[in-house]
Amino acid sequence: MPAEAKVDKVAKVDASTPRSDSPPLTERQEARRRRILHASAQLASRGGFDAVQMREVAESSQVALGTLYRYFPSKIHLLVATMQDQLEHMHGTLRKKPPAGETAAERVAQTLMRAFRALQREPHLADAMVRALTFADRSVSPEVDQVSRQTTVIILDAMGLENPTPEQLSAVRVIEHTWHSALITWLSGRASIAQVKIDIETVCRLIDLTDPANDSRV
Amino acid sequence: MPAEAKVDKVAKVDASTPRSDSPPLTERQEARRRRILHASAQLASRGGFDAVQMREVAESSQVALGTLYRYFPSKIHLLVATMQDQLEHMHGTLRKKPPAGETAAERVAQTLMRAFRALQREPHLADAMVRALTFADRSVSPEVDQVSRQTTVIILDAMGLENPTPEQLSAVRVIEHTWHSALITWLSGRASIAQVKIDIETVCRLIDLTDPANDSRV
DNA sequence: CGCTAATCTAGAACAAGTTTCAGACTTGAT
DNA sequence: ATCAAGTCTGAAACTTGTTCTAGATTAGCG
Repeated sequence: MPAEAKVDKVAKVDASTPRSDSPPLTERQEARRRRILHASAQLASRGGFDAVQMREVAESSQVALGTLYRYFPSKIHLLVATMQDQLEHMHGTLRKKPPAGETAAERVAQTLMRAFRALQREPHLADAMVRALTFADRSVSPEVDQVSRQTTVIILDAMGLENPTPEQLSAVRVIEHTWHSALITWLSGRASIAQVKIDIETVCRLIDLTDPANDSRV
Repeated sequence: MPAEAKVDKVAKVDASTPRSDSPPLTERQEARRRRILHASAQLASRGGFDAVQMREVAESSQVALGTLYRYFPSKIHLLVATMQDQLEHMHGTLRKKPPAGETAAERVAQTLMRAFRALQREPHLADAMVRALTFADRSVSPEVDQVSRQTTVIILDAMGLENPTPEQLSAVRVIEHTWHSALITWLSGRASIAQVKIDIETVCRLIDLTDPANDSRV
């Protein structure tokens, strides 16, 4: 007994973000996908990684378990997709108020701290997403990579660079490493918020170090 | 039908490393613990995180499942303990041939690359240990922290410092973050060995930046 | 030695992620 | 409007981490 049984004429509609390649989704499919992601985020916000139980997600989003698995082949895939989703929001939000620091390093640090504060508002959700991200194995690489690219864009945005040098890209990579790992230590209660702040500010100094403008190499 | 049924007179023997506090272990308990860790590492070496199945570990180490859980309250605890174990070896090995670089940054990078090469020899084992480490939740914090401290010691060793400044400690923290995260990207196939090398070298530049000797701040 | 508490064992039971399957529903094309 | 192919559903089954239990075994002590 299908819970939904109405029209769906045109099909092939694709909402905002064209989910990479793969066959485009029907309106109702897009809606299902959205319901699932919403349920996922909601459950995650409550109890973090463990609270996102596939059966519950399926139920909350009014979808059969098998269908859930057709959309997201594993819990990790689901949570990483949830992260992609949240990252888009975040990027939009961050864009609105560009960071005001003098140097690129300051602006990046400021941006990351802003993102960090957003995560602090939903620590459980952050837990679920970050744990999924670092636990992901090779089968999730494309999706994780996408998240990584998105993060890179955010950081480069904050730096305000058109065409960064390879050195600067390396610095950005290291910043991302630090960002992820620092989040984990915070989430697992091994580092304070203050400590995370220090770590971020510390690593951001690398940016100045690689800025062609002030070439004061060591 | 107990597989072991021999003597164990004296008890209270504690082998090499006094496992923190907690009641000291009997000889046979110490032996069990060792068998378990050995089985864990062995299974991990084969198939990584997934191949370390609690039932298999129990069987391989000739211990009942319940006993395994008494020694290590979860799979994550077990793998983190396995990592502690391996880290000790590693530290011992690294100690023998101190790095030869000119600057502290070079020495640290060299040491980490040496450790990295060791991990490359047992990529599956590395996978199991690193995934466990980053997936660990609050209940494993003490153990994870211990691993972190041990890593810090190794890095400070490589730097050759007696009393590092707070700034230098921050740099070391960031280096550890980068080290862990870079390992993860490598393990999940999202970064090449060369890329990891670059990231490590990049982050190690932070050390020079915080070296009171050459005070060429930006 | 003989006793009591702690530990260990085998095995069942439970929980949550994942897979599978038969049958109903949709879709896209004719 | 109709049909083949692809989707979705509900439910059961399977896997592996974790917990629980009753009954042996072992450790430490008087």
